[in-house]
Amino acid sequence: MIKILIADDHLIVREGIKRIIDDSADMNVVAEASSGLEALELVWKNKYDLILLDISMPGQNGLQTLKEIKKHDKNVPVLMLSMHSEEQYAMRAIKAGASGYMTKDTASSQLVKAIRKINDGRKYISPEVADLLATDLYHEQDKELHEYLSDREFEVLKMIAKGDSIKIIAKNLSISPKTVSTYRSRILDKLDLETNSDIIHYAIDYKLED
Amino acid sequence: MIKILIADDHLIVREGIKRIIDDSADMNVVAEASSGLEALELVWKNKYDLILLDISMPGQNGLQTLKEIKKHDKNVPVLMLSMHSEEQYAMRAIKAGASGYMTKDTASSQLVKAIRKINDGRKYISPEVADLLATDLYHEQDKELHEYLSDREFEVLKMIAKGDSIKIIAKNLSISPKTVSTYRSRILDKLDLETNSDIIHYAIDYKLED
DNA sequence: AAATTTTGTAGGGATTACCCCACAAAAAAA
DNA sequence: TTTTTTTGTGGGGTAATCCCTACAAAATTT
Repeated sequence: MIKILIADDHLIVREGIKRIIDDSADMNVVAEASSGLEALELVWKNKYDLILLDISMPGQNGLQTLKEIKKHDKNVPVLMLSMHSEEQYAMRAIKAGASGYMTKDTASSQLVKAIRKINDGRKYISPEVADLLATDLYHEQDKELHEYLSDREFEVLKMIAKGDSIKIIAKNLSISPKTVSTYRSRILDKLDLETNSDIIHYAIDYKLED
Repeated sequence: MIKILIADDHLIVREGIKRIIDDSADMNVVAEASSGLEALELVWKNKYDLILLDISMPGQNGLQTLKEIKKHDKNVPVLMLSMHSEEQYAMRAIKAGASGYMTKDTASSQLVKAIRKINDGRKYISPEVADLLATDLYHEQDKELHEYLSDREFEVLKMIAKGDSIKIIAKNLSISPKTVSTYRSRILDKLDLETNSDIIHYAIDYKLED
């Protein structure tokens, strides 16, 4: 019996996934978390065979949570879930040690298959993500500038592009506005830009918005 | 003999147009101005049969200059010239009393024809501009939000969209940053937006950039 | 012609954002 | 495994921006 922890901020999503999983005789959702922190606490206290982690959660986001989890136990398999096929995030998740990455519009049969595969110690890489990985490795030379951004910087980039103020971003990430400013500076630096307007145009050009 | 004043900040452009005009026996360039203010001063002192006015000049822009000229003498015919066929400006120029509007890539024969026609007290409206006028009148009801912006506001909108800071804009328009801020507020208000990012996206969506 | 709204302009004061600097933990390179 | 670079974090001080208010001139409406 594969014991699974689901972490997703939307109750309905959790419910849905739980049903899909519990319908399979060989697996069970034994715990749920509605935030990254909650998930972390659970992982600290208990042991799970597999963790289903939503990549976009408010506050402590999925990627960060993934890293924390891996820091605590680098062997738990983690399957990342996301709303859309955000290529950027898929790559980052895999690099941070996720065992798989799938979008929420995948068929439920795929989900259970992925879980079994991952539970066997293997990775579940969808054709699309496989493609990304291959392309990434092959093109390790000519990367786009924004691929050199750190996860945090990338996050801030998207928020600035969305029009969020430094203050708002700080609040959403629960860090100081000063820190956000620093990230902004680094983004400007790495992307060779000068103004927020440039950032917005960059994001539009490279389709970096959600 | 039609006595013409040319106002354009680019010497070469002035030279070129001057030649085209002077090649026609019935017209002559009798004065040149390299800025809006200079043009104004000339108009105050002397009398011309027709004024060729470039719409985009630094500082005192063409539209503003046009208005000033019309304030001094509402009968001088003014033919506006522009680099691109900026629909927005064409409309505004005509409404401000210009006798015609043409882009700089029009054939020289068209230019002299336009001048003759305008000198006869008529208007020179190219098919494209005619189209704009008609459409504008017909759709007087469902105007786009940005068409309610004042000229100044529209100018500031474009500069913000371009990424210019309040300070830079103020310097370019030779007004106080406070004033620019006011315009910005009014733009936000009229377009029902909230951030500069929104403005940029709006400008992109409605192709308001140069 | 009188009343009202829009436009161009800016000051005051509070709030934000920006830039330079710092520093420890983590990651990468040597 | 040292050494170096990157990353996540934020303080201090200054400069820029924002919001509210104001006001005369111009344009519009009544």
